[in-house]
Amino acid sequence: MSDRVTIEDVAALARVSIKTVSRVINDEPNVSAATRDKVEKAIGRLKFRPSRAAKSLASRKAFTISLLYDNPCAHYVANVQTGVLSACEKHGYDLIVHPRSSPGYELAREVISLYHQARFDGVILTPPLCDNATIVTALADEGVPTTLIAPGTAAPIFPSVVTNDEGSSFEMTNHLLSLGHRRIAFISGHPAHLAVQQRTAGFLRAMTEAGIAIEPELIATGFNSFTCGIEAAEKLLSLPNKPTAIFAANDEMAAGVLTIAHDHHLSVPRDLSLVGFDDIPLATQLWPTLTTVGQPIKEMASRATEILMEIVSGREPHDASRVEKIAAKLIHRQSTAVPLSS
Amino acid sequence: MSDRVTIEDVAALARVSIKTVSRVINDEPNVSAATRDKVEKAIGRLKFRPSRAAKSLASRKAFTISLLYDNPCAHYVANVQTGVLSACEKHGYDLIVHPRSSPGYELAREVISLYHQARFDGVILTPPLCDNATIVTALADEGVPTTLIAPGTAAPIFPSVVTNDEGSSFEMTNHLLSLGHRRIAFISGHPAHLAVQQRTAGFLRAMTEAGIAIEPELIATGFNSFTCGIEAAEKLLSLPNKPTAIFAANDEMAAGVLTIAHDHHLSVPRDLSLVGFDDIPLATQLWPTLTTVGQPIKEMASRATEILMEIVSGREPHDASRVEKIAAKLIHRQSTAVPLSS
DNA sequence: TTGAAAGCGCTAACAT
DNA sequence: ATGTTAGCGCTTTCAA
Repeated sequence: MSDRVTIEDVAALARVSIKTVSRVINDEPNVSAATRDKVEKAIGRLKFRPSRAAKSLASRKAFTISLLYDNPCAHYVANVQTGVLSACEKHGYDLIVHPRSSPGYELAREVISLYHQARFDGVILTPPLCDNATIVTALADEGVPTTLIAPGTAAPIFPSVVTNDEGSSFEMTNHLLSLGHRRIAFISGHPAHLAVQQRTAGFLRAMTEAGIAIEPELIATGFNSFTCGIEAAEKLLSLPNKPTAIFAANDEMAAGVLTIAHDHHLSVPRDLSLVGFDDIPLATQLWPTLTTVGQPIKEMASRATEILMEIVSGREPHDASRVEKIAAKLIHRQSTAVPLSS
Repeated sequence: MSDRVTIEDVAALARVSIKTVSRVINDEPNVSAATRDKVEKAIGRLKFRPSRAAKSLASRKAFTISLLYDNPCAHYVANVQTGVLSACEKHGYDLIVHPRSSPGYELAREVISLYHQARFDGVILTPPLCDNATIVTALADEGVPTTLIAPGTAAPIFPSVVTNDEGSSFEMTNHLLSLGHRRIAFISGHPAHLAVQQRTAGFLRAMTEAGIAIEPELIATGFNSFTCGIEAAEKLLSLPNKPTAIFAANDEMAAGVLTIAHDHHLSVPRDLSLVGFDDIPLATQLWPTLTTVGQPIKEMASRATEILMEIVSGREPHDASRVEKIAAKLIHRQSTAVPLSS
């Protein structure tokens, strides 16, 4: 690059001090309109762009946040990134990404080392890392500003943004009940994703409140993968008394169920209603398209980012107990209908 | 954070000058083993981590690169990010991500502005942005160090890493021919993805070399999406003289074909062989699993990153004509078999 | 092989 | 409302 235009060049051209230029570029008060105008003209004429490194060094802030994740689902990560970035860009922050699959203690060391190099000001954690005690406590001990997206625990030690997994699962179950289903099977999700576990809780609560006894044979355990959906469906659809509806704790498992339903010559939704959770792109690519719960991932991510920036910029007192909730919503598609027998 | 440990603290403890400490942390020559050892001990004792901002300001490098993309496929992006990051981490670089959907000229302005703030040292471009003339020439004009992943043009103006789309498409077609297929349909991909277009070229060459006349009714045009696969398959499988094999230019379209094949009560691979291209996760989630071409995306991304870092660190003279090729490979799964009629 | 001094380009703290 | 002065914590340059 050609020789850098500095704040001094601008100050000289505008015939003001560098401090005044600094005030203008940072939108600080106490600058007269006339002066501000002069300075802005000079900036435009010289195409001045303040150096990020100099600003960081002087202000002891990186203006960068780290997104730390260990999530195999590309779609989820992409949505989180989009949400985080939209907030970052609004405030002139950069995002650096840290996908990590190292064991907890090592991951913690790595991240904390980067933090002490001042390569970022704070961290955003997504599931399942935000439920990893080793990492979370290590960050807390080192005083690394952190916010959590969708932690499973009700009382996280960092500010968090969650959705109502339990509540929307409850709603979805009620929807199936309202269609007339009584034998509803549930495929639960990965035990390490606490938020996913709450979906099971919502299902059970709805069934209980409807006065329907939970039959253990209708509850299958999955681990979030397509293959788990296949295995669970094989079992559920081979039952002498088959369910009329299956609720999978995520869409990927629901897709597995659909494959097996085809294989058993069951038409969805005529012979079997099927619902998932997450609204991944696959949900609209299946045939029939999948009724599911849409998670506000982008919104959650951008809120978590806003909160983090408030904390690192000192605008807001760090309130560990702060938990914001953003509602998920049911998305009705083709895979649900009234049961044949009813 | 507690008061920062600086290079001066280390120098004082080790009883050397700060320049010597600097030499040690940057692995520079001309430090005696004894001195190096002393310094390293002091660094360890104080847990010194050099400040990235100070280093950047003094050396006029950001030690950060930008990944610029506008690709709707989360899986592709995730693989690219993984590859880029593996190279970044090896060299202590950070990665900032810039997904962008703005029009070309605006995108170019944004990126160049960030570059002039020294927020990164160089850019990596992925398809389809690497084929966007507005952006590519703007970066070239501003002298922004850039490398390209999988550009479609044969003579890109930046160093590039490509795979052999034409060649592996040729190979895959030959594989179908060797199974005995003669009526092979092809669903071409998005015209804006030049690399994808070369897959069509490979198919045509293989057919021609096999002495089989290309029947226009067997060539469908798609735009890479699942829906396009559905539409193309509807047409191809309604033909009076149906193809015995379909080669889709990407896996998503192949998945669409599979849906329609089921719908037409055609068993794959018994009644129809089906192959895709890309090896996306979906390829193993379909039933039957999909024979396809595996793209070395991660490797391409990490090579592109290595080349970029060589350029920005001045280790390597910038050679615009440099094009590295990494081979893709056929992945044989369940969706291919010898044709019934043969 | 080692060190001293002079920046890098900003912001912070304190005048005025 | 505006300016002055000191750094921020490194690397670079040049000297020893």
